[in-house]
Amino acid sequence: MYVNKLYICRMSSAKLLKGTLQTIILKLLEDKDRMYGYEITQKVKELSDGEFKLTEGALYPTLHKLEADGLLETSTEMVDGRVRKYYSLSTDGKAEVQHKMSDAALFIEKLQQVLNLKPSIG
Amino acid sequence: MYVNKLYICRMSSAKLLKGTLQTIILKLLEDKDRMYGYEITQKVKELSDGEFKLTEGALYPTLHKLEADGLLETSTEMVDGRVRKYYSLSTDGKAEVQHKMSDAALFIEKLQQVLNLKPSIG
DNA sequence: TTACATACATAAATTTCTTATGTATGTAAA
DNA sequence: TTTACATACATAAGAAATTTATGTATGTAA
Repeated sequence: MYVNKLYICRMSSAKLLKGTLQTIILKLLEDKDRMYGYEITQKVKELSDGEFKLTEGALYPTLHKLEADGLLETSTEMVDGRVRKYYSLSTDGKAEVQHKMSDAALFIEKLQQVLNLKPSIG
Repeated sequence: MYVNKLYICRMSSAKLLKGTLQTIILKLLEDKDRMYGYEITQKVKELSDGEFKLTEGALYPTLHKLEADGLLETSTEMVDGRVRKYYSLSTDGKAEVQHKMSDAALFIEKLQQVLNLKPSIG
């Protein structure tokens, strides 16, 4: 019988991830230049101390959309008998990541204000 | 001719608001105890320096859902010839706001880690 | 040969939001 | 006096982003 091997973990903070996935992907590719899908899921898990777990149903359609929008470029390689699709920022993608990061920084600051979550030592 | 008088402003940071609206509403009601819908829209605008603008299409269905879920209680009043529907936290709502605030704090911290947006002076 | 990890992908359903529409009253300006 | 704007509620169609489920395929360790 078929069994899906990628366990999905439902976490409270993961529910809040909405709207930030494109930004996360673009930012990781700004830092690393060339990554493939599965690698991105592992990197997000690592950087978030296991709090964010990207599901494939969210990741792959988002990668495809970013590519369709001209922000990402791809190249496919065969590594150890498995296919890997590598993604990189296009010129447009490099510009867009700056905008999205500004938006994210502003969003976080204002959300902290609204929720009164500003670090006590400002 | 009918004209909608509540202007909707599309902002970049507002697009990231997804998933945090329930938390914001519950937190404001923890701080103030009794608020009506329009008042909440104005408070969010004020606290976010105009960056977050709640649209009615998001606000009212969310308030109704929180009430249906037993987290909010309501009472209606007539003030200056206009109807106001006041919302307060129920007992369950008071407990839930603690959870949602913990989730939000964790989410913000981990998002800052993933995006490398941690304040430079930690 | 079972379990788990790596690696891609699609699709139905759900949630959450935007956009548009609607009703109604109060007030200030032209 | 009627236009514009603010206050105050509400619903609904559609879009967007996600979850959940399903599927294929290879590699490796128990």
